[in-house]
Amino acid sequence: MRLSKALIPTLKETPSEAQIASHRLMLRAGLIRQMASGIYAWLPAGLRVLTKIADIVREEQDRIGAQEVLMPTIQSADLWRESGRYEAYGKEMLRITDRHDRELLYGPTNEEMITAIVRDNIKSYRDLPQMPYHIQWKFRDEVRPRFGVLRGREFLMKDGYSFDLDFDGAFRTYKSIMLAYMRTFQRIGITAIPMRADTGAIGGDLSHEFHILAPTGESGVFFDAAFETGDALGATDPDAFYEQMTTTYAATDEKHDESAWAQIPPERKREGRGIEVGQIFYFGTKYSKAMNFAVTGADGQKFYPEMGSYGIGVSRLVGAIIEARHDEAGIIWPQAIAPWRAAILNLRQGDATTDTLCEQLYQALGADALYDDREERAGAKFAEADLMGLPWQLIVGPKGAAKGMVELKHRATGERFELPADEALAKVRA
RNA sequence: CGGGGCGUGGCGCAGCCUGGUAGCGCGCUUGUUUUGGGUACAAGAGGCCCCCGGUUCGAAUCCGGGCGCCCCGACCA
Repeated sequence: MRLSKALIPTLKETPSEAQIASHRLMLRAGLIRQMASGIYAWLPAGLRVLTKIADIVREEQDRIGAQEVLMPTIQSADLWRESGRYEAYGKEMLRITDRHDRELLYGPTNEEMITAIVRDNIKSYRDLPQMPYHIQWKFRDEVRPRFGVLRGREFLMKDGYSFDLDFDGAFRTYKSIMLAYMRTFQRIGITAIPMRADTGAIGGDLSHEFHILAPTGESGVFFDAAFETGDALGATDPDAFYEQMTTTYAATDEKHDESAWAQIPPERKREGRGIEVGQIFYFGTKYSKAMNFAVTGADGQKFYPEMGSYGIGVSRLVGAIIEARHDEAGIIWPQAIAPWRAAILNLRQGDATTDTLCEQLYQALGADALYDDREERAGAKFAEADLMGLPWQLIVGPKGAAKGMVELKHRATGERFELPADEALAKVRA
């Protein structure tokens, strides 16, 4: 992308509505614009991040055999009357009426809908288990939206649902989801910790929240240092992984157990703050019973499938990652989800030597590069590159360019290398 | 939902108390300058002062109502 042509409206000053770092930086770096309280438009750079996160989420869901579907944002109130939640959900549910006065709602979640779909189409135990998921916009009419995308009303969420024959199957599914989630967060490039959680409004017996560590997180977290070095990508057995995750100490402040904490060797104790970016639930037959979803078993008897649901806040993750990874100058994107891998800074736009070298670099990197080809001062380009936080900056000035040299800056560490152009390219691509 | 605050050019703000027809910084346009960390100078463009109503000779300013947005708390993926 050529910055001179891109819709990436960066801001030198912080709009007054933004208080916390991620919100400020998302606005300043031109990722989003607010359209109404808690409702945001995603601009090209922001959308690229959102898409990259969704892609990783999708790959890890597919890996464990989940199947992607896409359910609508608008749902019928009747569906929710079946489970009894239409009345129970309260004002957070945005209720709307169509021209025929039919009651509709903008879905805050999809348990009812997916249960109806599976119920209407799955009749035999032979067709279980099923694990559909989708990545779709949701709406919860929060009393008080805040923190930008971290607590918006409209948000992008991956929500998955599982239907198993029995508890053992459901528990196995639950464990494989936990592993998939930890793999997902690790691939994104952040440290996430699963914590035992309350089941809240959704109801059920077994639930974990996933918190990523960020100094500005809304809840205090206590955990064993083992989580800092855990390797979900290397784990192969969901049972063993689950065992390890749930026996290593981790708790949010409201669940913190001082006596258990006292057992942890001091050098392994870690305290910090966390932002919840996902939650998983096992809730048994709550919805299958309420919505009369029964299938015929091998013995010819009807039974209710065992269910669970599993969410990842995709749009919230964007904000959460920035909370975890930024400095005074701007965002520091993890490589896997950075909108572009590298920025090319042409320090003297219009100079034949720098123009030529920059064009070569841009051609070589293609879609992975954001080329700052604007007529701007070097200082402005540096400042904006740091703000936007791409992992690498290829800095091309007239002196270096004459010798085929560029300066490669690593955003996360601030390291700079004077390198021949092809070596710099190799490093960026590595 | 309780409490507080704000709404003036694209962004950040002053002006409002003590009514007299709108200003500053940044950004934008043009030119010169500068050329490796948001350069300097000059000349420009750009405003239904959130909306509606009232008071007044006159309202950004005072009064009433409405809308929007933010912050703290309770609540939440």
